[in-house]
Amino acid sequence: MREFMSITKALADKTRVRILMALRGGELCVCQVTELMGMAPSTVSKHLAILFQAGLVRSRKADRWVYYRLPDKKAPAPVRGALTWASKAIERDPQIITDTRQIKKILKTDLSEICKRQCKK
Amino acid sequence: MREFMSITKALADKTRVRILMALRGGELCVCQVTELMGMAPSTVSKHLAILFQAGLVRSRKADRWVYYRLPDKKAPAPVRGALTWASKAIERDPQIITDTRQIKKILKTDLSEICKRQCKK
DNA sequence: GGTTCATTTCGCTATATGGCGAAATGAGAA
DNA sequence: TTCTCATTTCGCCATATAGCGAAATGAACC
Repeated sequence: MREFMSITKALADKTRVRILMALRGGELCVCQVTELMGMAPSTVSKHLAILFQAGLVRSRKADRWVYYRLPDKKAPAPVRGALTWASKAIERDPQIITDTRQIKKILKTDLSEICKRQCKK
Repeated sequence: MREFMSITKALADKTRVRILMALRGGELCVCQVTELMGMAPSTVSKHLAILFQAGLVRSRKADRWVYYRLPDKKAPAPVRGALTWASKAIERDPQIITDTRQIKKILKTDLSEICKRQCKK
């Protein structure tokens, strides 16, 4: 029950849902997510921590950046179920579509340039 | 997105999840849910209203009681998806199992007797 | 029409949560 | 080792939410 509630609480915030959907396109580092959300890095980091604790994302450190990604097929059934359900339910949402397009732009931009812009905040 | 978030927010509370699971056994009136949860009728009513607004339950009025039940197959896909996901994820939870057993006892008890006990609060 | 009573709404308090900026962290670069 | 800098943690504020009891609602019964 505790684990299940950590998932539902993690999903009960618009920003976190947007982050999960953005990660469908592949892993992103914190400053890339920050750029997409238009929020302070500390806020984004907190949201990612909540998603992580719920098991909805995984992370890896490379160079100076921390990358977050969706879990693989081996993730617990409740986690996989949540992600597939959420994805089907809102993949056609205007906000999600806009985010997806925006992510493509961000991925074309040099990473250190994005971090320079975001991490000063 | 708005509808989806109303579902996730509705699921982000332990009491509401327990109510949904309890309704898998069939419709229940407010005072029966109140008896199960051990909460004030006003609190239970509020939770049911939140579930209702999210489309996760339906209601019908009969005699002096209001019955709540899970929606049928015609419900929107996000709603059905949420219910099946949640059910599979926590149906084996000790709390849910206990609730299910308790509901059977409650259903054997005379309804007006339960209401007399609960609605005085 | 008035009464009864299950349910809902209202007003309130306590707690939880999202947001930011500043400071701390800690791994890689120099 | 010392410096740099992406990320995280901390402290704070504003808002949201769960809980209760009291009052309002409104349909059924007399």
